[in-house]
Amino acid sequence: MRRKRMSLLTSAATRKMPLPELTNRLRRKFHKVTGPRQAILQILRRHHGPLSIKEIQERLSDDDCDLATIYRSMHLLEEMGMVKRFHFGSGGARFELLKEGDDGHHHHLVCTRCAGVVEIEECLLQDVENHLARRSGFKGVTHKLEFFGICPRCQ
Amino acid sequence: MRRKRMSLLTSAATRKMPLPELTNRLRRKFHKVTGPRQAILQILRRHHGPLSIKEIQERLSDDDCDLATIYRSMHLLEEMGMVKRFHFGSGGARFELLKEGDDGHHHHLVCTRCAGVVEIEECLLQDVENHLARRSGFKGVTHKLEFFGICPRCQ
DNA sequence: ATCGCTGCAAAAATTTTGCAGGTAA
DNA sequence: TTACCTGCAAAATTTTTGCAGCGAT
Repeated sequence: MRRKRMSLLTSAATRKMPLPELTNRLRRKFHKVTGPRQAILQILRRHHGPLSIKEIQERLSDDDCDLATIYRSMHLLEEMGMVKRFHFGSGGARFELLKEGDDGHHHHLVCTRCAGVVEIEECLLQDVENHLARRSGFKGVTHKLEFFGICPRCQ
Repeated sequence: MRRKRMSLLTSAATRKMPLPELTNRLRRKFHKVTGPRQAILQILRRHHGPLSIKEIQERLSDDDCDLATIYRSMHLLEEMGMVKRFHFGSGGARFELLKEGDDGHHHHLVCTRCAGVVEIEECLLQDVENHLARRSGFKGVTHKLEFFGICPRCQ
């Protein structure tokens, strides 16, 4: 997963998991497959890149579910390891579906105009983490890295 | 500033600017040097690492100034380029004093237990930015990078 | 003396929680 | 049937704003 040659990842590779695969993950952990949860998973599944709570709400057909339910669902999905929470500077958290077994460690190139996202597959910072840990005495060093810029369409 | 050999920066190198130097920067731009602003600058000046709004408030002697004034001051100082705003995942923004002329581009190694911070002077990602820009067509590519771990004292 | 700054209070924005009723399994 | 889930409303957070009066220059 790490130490790869630089490459950008297309959306198809990580998204478009079938819905039943997702709901089965719920069932396996004895959570219920309800309307709101299916609707939210559909939205995450179909969208490329992390979505904010508001963006999810806007995409739900007129009040498929309550805002509180979205928050509760995102907490559940995060705790189950089905989504990963990101923070792109200011604004609330954003959530992105994770494939089963994926720890979600990857980075984004985010357009500061339209919030469009390109995913970056590889992570080059393993060596840097090790070096930092050695030099600073910290244990369990991890990192968060996001790139920002203006995408071709917005230029 | 960039492309340096890896090194950790001690606090002394970036903080401890004399207070008059800071207030003069306000005066030069025709802002007033008031009690709250001096108190806030003192706190930022004396503390190593970015502080949250709440941490600033706690350090102010019993209601040296109103919470709204802290928010307004941080906006002003940020707009003037005197502080830089950071986001370490969840929780509110954090602010760190900047030397005159410093664009504030640097990273941190943050202890997830005590929130202690080690600054990381160099930035290794210039090449990565260039590569990403070329490959993705994005312009003006920048990045945010923070490291997390458990510091020696908290282990 | 002037205009900017401040405290206070209210509002706005975001996230969490309690509770009674509904629903998946 | 039963435990979990949901909507609704209220509360808790965090940040912003309006306004009248004070204070740095």
